[in-house]
Amino acid sequence: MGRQPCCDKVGLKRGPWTIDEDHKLMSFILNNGIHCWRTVPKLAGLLRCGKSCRLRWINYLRPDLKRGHFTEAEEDQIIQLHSHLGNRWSKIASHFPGRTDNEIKNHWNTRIKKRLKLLERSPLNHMPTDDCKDSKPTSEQPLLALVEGITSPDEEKLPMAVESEAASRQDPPEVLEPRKGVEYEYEYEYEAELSLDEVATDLFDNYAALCGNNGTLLLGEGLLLDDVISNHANPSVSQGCSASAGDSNNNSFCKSIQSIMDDSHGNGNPPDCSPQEWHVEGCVNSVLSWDDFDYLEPGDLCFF
DNA sequence: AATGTATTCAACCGCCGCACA
DNA sequence: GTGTGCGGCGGTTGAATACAT
Repeated sequence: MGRQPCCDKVGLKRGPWTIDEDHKLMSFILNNGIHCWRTVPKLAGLLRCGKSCRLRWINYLRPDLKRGHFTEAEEDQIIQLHSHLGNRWSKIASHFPGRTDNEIKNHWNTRIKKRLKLLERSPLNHMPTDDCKDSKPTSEQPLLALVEGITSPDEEKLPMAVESEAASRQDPPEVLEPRKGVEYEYEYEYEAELSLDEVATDLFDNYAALCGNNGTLLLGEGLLLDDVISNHANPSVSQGCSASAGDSNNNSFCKSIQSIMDDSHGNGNPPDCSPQEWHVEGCVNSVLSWDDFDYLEPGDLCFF
């Protein structure tokens, strides 16, 4: 025998929630907490199934929800994470406190897909639509992966070349101007008219702007790309992380994921410092969570 | 003002992995 | 070991709204 059924759907209300229902559900959960969704509607006096109550709470009533439009920075981060995680909306949402997977999924389907289309990138794999014919991966990096060094699990990691090239760029990039006489609501609308190289350059510069400095990208707490590049030639220089990775190798510039795991606890667990303090090779201005370790290979390198 | 079309997003559906009996 | 329910997830729908003609 299994458990009792969650609910027989006969006589249960469906469709949009009323204010009264919202009030009942919210006050019940705030007073009693959530123990079993199956019992929530009964105890709260609602003619809804537990699943519906759960959805309403998670997507709409939760007090810690962040309402309002997505910023361009948030959109960029969603695109970046999507290139990394695919349609795993709950994983993506976990990077945005207060945002729900449903909200991000909706935003992706209604807005970001169009944005990628304008950039002539496939929403499925972020590849140029001409090359990928909508789904087939090629050896070319996704656009944002190209800029930031993030790759999907099955793809090759980018070498240091991306960062080195950016760091060694002497002249500031030419400012990209919209065409005269054309009205653009968003910056990426005119970006879509540019070549891919120009778009990549522009996005790269946007990230620099986000970091609040002039073309030098931050790589974590107090760690500048220029420093990283120069220190790469001098591995003895200590970096900006307070990682408790353990031994005297703490001062080295980069280590393999495997050695980090070994050094930290010897049990394969992530080290004791916060995820923000760790950066995968080739990853520019990206915060990793421990979930991202799933996608790392023992040979991959970490800055710290 | 009326009608048609496009867009948004809350809510539902169905599947899956896990836990329970 | 097996069947069943629960919670969670991603895909999809359709009502409400905005915009265009």
